[in-house]
Amino acid sequence: MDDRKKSASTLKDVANAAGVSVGTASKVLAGVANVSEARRRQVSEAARKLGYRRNSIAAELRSCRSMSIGFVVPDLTNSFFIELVCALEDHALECGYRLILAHAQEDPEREAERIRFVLSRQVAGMIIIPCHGYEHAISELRECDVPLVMADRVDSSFPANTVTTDSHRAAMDGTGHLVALGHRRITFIVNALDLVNSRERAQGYLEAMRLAGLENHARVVVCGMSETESHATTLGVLAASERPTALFTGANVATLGALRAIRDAGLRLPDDISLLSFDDAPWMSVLRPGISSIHQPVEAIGRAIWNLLHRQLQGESSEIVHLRMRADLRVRDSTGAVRYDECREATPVSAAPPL
Amino acid sequence: MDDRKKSASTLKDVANAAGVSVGTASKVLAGVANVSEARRRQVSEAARKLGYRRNSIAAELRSCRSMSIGFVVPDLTNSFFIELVCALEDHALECGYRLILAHAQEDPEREAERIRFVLSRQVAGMIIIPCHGYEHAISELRECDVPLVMADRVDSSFPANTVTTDSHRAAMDGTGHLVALGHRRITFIVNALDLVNSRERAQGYLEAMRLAGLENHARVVVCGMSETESHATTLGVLAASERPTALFTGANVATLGALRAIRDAGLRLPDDISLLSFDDAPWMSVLRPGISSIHQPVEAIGRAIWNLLHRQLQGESSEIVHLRMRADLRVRDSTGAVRYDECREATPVSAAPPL
DNA sequence: CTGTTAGCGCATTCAC
DNA sequence: GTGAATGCGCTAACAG
Repeated sequence: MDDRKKSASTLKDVANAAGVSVGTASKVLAGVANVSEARRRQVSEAARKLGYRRNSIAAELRSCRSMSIGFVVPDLTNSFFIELVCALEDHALECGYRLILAHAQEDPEREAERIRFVLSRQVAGMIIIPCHGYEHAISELRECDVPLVMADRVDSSFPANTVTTDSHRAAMDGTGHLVALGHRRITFIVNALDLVNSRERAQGYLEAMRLAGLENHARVVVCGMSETESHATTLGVLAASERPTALFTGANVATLGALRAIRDAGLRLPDDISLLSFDDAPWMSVLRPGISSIHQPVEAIGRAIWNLLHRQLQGESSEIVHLRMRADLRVRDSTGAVRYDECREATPVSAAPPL
Repeated sequence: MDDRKKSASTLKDVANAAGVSVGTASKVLAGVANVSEARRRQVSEAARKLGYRRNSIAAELRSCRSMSIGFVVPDLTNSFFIELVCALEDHALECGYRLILAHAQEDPEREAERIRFVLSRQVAGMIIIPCHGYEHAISELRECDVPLVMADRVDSSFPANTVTTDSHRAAMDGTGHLVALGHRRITFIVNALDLVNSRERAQGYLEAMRLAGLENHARVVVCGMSETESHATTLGVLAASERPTALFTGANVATLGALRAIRDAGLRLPDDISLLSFDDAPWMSVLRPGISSIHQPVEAIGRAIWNLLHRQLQGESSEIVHLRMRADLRVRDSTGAVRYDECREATPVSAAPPL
């Protein structure tokens, strides 16, 4: 039962109306040469009059070539990903490609479904930022040889091109900043440790703490993927007997939850507690106190992803590359020197490990 | 030159491997009845082994039916739209549809291109939140009878289903709140007046000012679509001789810019100046002071949009409906009572117009 | 230059 | 139940 849309004129309609063959009509509508100016005009005119719109589904099917790129994003709520979307859209557009956005909402099952969906639309290439482990994603991609770039939440052991931020180093930098401010009891609040980059961040934090001789004060708290959870978790952290003098949140959602908790606990930034956020966002620099944060080089990451993908799209080099970008620390007002009394309290006489 | 992907097994391959006809294979893969259990198993097994993935481009072309909905969004930076995306995605998924997101980035030209793109992908329906005037959008949709719902930046004169927030009323409520706090010099900062809803917001503000007898103090300032512009504009407003005691920003970007300006001007919220934001965002309630805002009922709007669209998808009723939702005021800390000295200064003896 | 033709991968009759 | 056959709308040879 072919119950398709009423009409929606087709190429044949246009050809008929213009008194030419479909082949000719196809050519002029595709902008290919080898058509006389007269016929060109006839066809364009007919197309305009009929309100012709190319059925690119059919065109792609026939030509076995698609100009769309699937982009699977884990969380549109995170401004880092949004900025990446914008950057990639621009690059893709410049090369004549279109982005097909697929939102996984931090849900591995949905992510698998999204990947399947995008793939079934015969995209020319894929960009994936996986949620949780990337096993789901990878298993969805089995024996599929579309050009692929994975980003952000992957590591160099991944068997495809990857672009990531050096989270380990960034977390060390961030921790170092807090330590330099005199903080000892620094708690790292992370959404989930099965996110590769979150894990790296936590490890970077731990290493920096160790290097500062503060392993006894190191504390990593896992708070889940939602703001509600991270809020509750942070509230717990703040209520503990030896409250930390600084919080280092491992990602955007955690920052939101932590800030709300700090507010609810009646604490002031940075006087009562310092906060450093991994992941920057526009609003962080707009209020007072501004939130100190670690800013990932979105532009560079986007460009790198696109370059890697484009190279494959062009059929050049299939050598696997792992790019690692450097994030920078943006010190604002939410991180301050520890207060003397806190400091005392925070440095048990017993614990003073070497280095 | 058919240079398509190496292989990517097709239905025919599966049928061959299973020793059945494509017709049969198609049926079992589509889950249609009338296939013996034995063959069903053979086919599924073959498909699994070959890593078969349906080419939905081909399927849609053949069946003249698509299960995707195009959603054209003006600005992914705005959390209101993001939340709408999430809500709509859920609703669509529930009904077996998939959303194809198209980002217009507040650029009418790009919007037109996005609409064309989505349409050429033969979507079953469209949801559009236009940028600037909706003429671009509408002209792109000419003689196209896909089910359509327009939202947010449209008015009831639009010849299609619409779902909007009662911006006029919401702006009146917001202005009323500020007036009740004793403010007189309230400036409304709006991105652009060619956005239908922004215009309504400005008008609501103006009417409320008039009703309060404050038309002499009413001032609408247009600040452009970027944070940079709104920042600069607000800085100008704050530097003026008779600085307003309250700012009412007409949308998210404007709020961001205004906040940065307030910060740069060294003013404190709400002591030195009050700020009310049209459009809520998660971060607004997380810091101190929390930003008072007007919150649109995203969930309800999303549901309404989907219902309207789904009704058309089902072929029911083609009667045009205009739904209008009510926003609510979320008073937080950024709006406070005007200080006495400011108040005096703000009420010229001469001006006390009737009602 | 232009028209004719043969499919792209699949869903769907329609005989058997 | 099952298989063969027929296009969906379009592009890309190919022959004229």
